[in-house]
Amino acid sequence: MWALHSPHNLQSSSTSTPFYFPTRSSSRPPICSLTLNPKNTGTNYNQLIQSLCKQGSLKQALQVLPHEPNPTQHTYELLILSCSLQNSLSDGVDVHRHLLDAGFDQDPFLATKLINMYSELDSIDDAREVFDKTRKRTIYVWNALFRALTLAGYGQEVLGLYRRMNEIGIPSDRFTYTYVLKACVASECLISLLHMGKEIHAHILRHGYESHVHVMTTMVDMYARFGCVSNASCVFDSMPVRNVVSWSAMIACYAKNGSPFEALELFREMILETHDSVPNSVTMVSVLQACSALASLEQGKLIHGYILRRGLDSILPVISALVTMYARCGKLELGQLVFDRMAKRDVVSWNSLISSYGIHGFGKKSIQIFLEMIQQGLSPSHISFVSVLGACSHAGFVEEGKMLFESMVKEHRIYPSVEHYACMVDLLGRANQLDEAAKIIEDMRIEPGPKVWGSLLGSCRIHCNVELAERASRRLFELEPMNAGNYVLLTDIYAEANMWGEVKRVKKLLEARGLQKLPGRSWIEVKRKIYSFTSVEELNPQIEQLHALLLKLSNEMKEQGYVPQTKAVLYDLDTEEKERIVLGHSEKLAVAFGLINASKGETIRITKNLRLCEDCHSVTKFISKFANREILVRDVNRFHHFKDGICSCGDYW
DNA sequence: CTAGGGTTAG
Repeated sequence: MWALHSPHNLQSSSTSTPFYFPTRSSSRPPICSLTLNPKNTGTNYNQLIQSLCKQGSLKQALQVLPHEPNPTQHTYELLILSCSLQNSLSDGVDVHRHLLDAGFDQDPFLATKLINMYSELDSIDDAREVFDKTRKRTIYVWNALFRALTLAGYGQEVLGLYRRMNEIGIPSDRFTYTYVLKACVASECLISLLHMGKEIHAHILRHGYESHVHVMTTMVDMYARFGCVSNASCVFDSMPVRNVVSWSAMIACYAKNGSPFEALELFREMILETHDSVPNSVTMVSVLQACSALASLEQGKLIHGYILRRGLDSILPVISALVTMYARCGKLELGQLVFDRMAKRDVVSWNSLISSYGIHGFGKKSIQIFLEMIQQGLSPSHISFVSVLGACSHAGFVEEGKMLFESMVKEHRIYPSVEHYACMVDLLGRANQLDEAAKIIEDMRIEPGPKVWGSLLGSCRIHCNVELAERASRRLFELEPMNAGNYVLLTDIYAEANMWGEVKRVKKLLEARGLQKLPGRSWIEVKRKIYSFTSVEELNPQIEQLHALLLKLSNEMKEQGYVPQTKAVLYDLDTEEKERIVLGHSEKLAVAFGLINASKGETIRITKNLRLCEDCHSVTKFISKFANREILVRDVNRFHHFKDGICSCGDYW
């Protein structure tokens, strides 16, 4: 068992001042005592205060402040900025009070600065109050509040104020537009604000901002975050002026919304067709994500080469994305190698490695790296926990997962969010402790939300628990009625329980909402080319050959006791028909294609857009032995490494 | 006072 306490935390609690903190007051000469002379009544202290602020000596500046009878606007401005930089809310409140007494309470310039300061010091109520009390609101004051509220996640409030602003007749400027566009996606509420985004889109065009790069790039990003890929690309195409940021935003949009091919294509276009927009590290991170999504090792290596040539290989986010890319393309060792060569690492780089081992099913290694990170003196982030708990889940480490979950609050003062609860529900649910998983949800101190219920429903499918699945899906249909996956999971469960009437009912519900099941698809990369398979398309010229090979293999397997598992078929058909359907699954076609076309001894690498079905799993195990081939399959959740008739997941997935 | 990015769960 691993020790889950953190030596780092013990250390930092024993010393009151962290050693890395610069000791500003003691190392600087006491300027103030030299210059400050209370008897000298005619002195103008404004300049002294200002220079102290610029040096970062806020405390001393505050000591001088009472001696200045007429502080100027500029003096207050620097004091306010200094409070932000020093991260001191109490000093900020002092300065604020002082400025009110000095008669600057209606100064819109200082109001803007104060709002920015409170926003940076996470005191949004104070920011709001400044706004409310300022009668003469310039566009700067409005924008400052919009910015503050957007950063704090109060997008809806911004949009309400924006409406009011329009009613009063205050014209927006380019800054206003970027903030309100961001506000549409910076909202915690469950209802989509896409319609507002579209409305603002219209305002922007009406007011002639269609060639403003910042505004239009924000718009691309807004649509991207709503998953509206075609809207985003329309906006992008319409932009008369583009720069690196615009290109990066569009590439990121494709990479994050299931269009990795388009992302790579746009990257190619960027390199070939533009002169002033040269890809930078941010661009490359998204391009690497696209390679990860495609599981295209060859593409990934080419991009890695480009990164090296462009000298972007020492930038932390790029390296972390590289680690992830290699791991997700099935080359965990290369990911580890990239990590080992890093000169400097941060939490994110460690998280990349933790999750990499997790998706490959190496739970123990993942926990080990997690602990090593802590030992090196880094504090785990909430994502570290999502990653390591996910790793426990894949490996079936229930006890370890529980301990880590408990250590979150106890040792690291990180309060579990929905993501962590979703991991725990998944961990317990998969391990067939469904009641305990349900209990976790009941005991949650925050609103469960779709991720948590989704985890429960997923586990219910694995263990075919109709009752609990009905409970979970009832909530899910309310929370995210347009997510087809939930309906499909429920029909799967009903089908397995032979409740065909119910299967029909849920399918109708799915159709009534205009949704459809995501068709299963598998990809394989052979000699730098990617081939895609579904069970219905017959585009591949070798398709007959593939079906024949699978039939032959299936018969040989049957002789050795294989019984096709047809649970995944959602139609009430006879056994023979079901067997035929299962044998045509896209993954088997891809495996067969690999057997025929990949060079001898080469590992067959397949990527799938869904979870592996049980029959494909057992057939692939058999083939790995029969054909003496290593087969690596990445399904939506994790890797399966088939070798000599066994799978790295230990049949637990 | 403006825009894009790293690690995650089913």
